[in-house]
Parts: sequence; C-alpha cells; structure tokens
Amino acid sequence: MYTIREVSEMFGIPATTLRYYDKEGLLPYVGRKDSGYREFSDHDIQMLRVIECLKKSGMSIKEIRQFADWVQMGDVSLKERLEMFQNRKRAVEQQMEELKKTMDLIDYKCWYYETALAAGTEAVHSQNKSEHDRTPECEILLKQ
Amino acid sequence: MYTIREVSEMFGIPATTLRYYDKEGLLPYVGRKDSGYREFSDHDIQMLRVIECLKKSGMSIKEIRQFADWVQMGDVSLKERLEMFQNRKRAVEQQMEELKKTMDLIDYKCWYYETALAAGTEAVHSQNKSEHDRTPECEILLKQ
DNA sequence: TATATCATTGAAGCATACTTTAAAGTCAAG
DNA sequence: CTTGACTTTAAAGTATGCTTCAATGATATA
Repeated sequence: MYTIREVSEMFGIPATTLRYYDKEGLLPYVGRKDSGYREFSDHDIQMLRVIECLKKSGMSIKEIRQFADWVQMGDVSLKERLEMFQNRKRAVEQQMEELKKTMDLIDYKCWYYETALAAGTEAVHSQNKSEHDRTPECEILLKQ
Repeated sequence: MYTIREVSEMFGIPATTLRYYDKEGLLPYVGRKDSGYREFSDHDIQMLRVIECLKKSGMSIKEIRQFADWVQMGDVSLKERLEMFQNRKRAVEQQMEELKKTMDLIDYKCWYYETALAAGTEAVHSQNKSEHDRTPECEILLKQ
C-alpha cells in the first residue's frame, strides 16, 4: 500500500492530479484509511500505468473513464475493452506514421539550415535552383 | 494566390483557425487585397506546412511564433532556427520511443483481452500464475 | 505534546488552442 | 444590380486538463 505522495513520486505525477483522476472516476479501486487518506494498492498502480498508456495513445480523460467503468463491470465488458485496445493500436500506428513524416520535414529543415548557416545566408536555397537537382527528395518533401 | 477558404480546404484547417494563426503572428507574410481579404502565397503555404510539422513535434503556438519571428529577422537568426529544428528532432525521437513503449503495453493488453474473451472470463489471468512461465515478457511489461 | 509535514474537500482559477458571435463589408453569378 | 455566399474584426465563449486556494483534519518525530 502506498500514500498519494509515494505514488506521485513513483510516476512523476502531482498528487493534485492523482486526486483529479480519482474524482473523475479513473481510479475506482483506490481505498481509504480510517483517517480518510487514500491507500493505493498494486492494482491501482497497474491501473495508473494503463491510464498513462491510454493518455499517450491520445485518449481523453472522459474516454479513459469509460474504460474504468468497463473494468468495474467485470467480464461482461471484455469485448468492449478488447476493441478499445485494438482501436488504440491503430491510433498509435497512425501516430507513428505521422511522426515519421514530421521527422522527414525536420530532417530536411536541419539540412536546410546547416547549409544556410555554412553559407552565411538563406539565399543559397533560393538563388540557384540547381541544388534541387542534387537533392530531388527535398522537392518531394516540400510538395508532399 | 489562394483565398482563406482554399487554404482551409487544402489543409483541412478551419478558416477561423487560419485567422487565429495569423493573429498570433504565425503567418507574418500573408498579404491582403484592396478589399482587406487575405491573400495566401505559396510561401505562406510552405509556412503552414512547417507550422503543422512543428505542432506535431509538440511545440505550442507561442513557441512557433518565436520561430516566425526568427524567420522575419532573416539571416541573423539562422543559428537559432537550426538549433530549434535540432531540438525538435530530439523531441520527436523521444516521442517515437515513448510510442513504442505505449505500443508494447497495448499489444500486451490486446493479448490479455483476446485470451480473456476466449476463456469468457478475465480470471484466466489471475487464477493460475503458470501463464507467466509461458509468456515471461508480460511480467517485464507490467513491471517496466 | 508540540509542531512541522502531510492529507482531505469543493470550488474557483488558469493555460492552451481554438470556436462562436455579431455586425459589417466584398464578391460573383444570374 | 441584386442576392447569396464569402470575408473581415474584436470580443466573448468553450473544452480540456489540470492547478490553486482555503479551511480543516491526520501523522510522525523530537
């Protein structure tokens, strides 16, 4: 069993945020001591790991709450939960594709500014179009 | 030259958002007709592509505005702009690593719910720990 | 047992990135 | 030359995800 502060430090999430998640129904199994203090179990730690994962996959608090509700419903919601993770898989695959394209443009811009800096002026990229003959992929990049 | 509507449809960005970007200083070169209507040039289209890229790399409007300011300053800011894109490169590399870890947990959860659904109950994953002997990577996943 | 640190709550506040509204002017087809 | 669709603005509003506040109670250590 862990205090809210221990969990906070474990995840690098502010205690206020953990209380917010609890209030929003994302942590339905967090227990309480007689004093009213929250008691986080290993199960709650697991749940938090999944919450972090779902957040990184692009889900909103509301959508994660739906998942938490399904968890509470037990085996009747197994299908929904499977479908949710399958959808998340697709979403993350798309995000990865997007990031690759983003990286391509960034790589081009790094090259663009490296050569411009070496030349002392950005004009090297507009004055003679011949550079594109040497690096045709840049044109493709800029057209996408 | 393009109207705001044409650019909006070109990028799938609402015209209101384009006006917002303009107001925030992200599109410093957008011209105007005599009527006051915005005129987007190919240069502005390029800028928008870069803005989209920087957004996807995790930059805020404020930070992108800084970049737009550097662009306006000309060659004196070449170093800053190069460093910015180099930083973006690192940021996107980190995001990719994060996404991979996220995907690992999602893949585990897909397997978890596929087998649970096949068994008709989630209990297959708690009743006999022997499953972990067959799939030790799952333990690693859950511990990370 | 004092006291510093930690926890609780509901409610209000905040930052970001838009989005909507309202009133007014422009454009283009018939 | 009208009419309907498009554009302009400033300002207010919205959604999301926290974060802060203020008042109050719990815990731990010297």
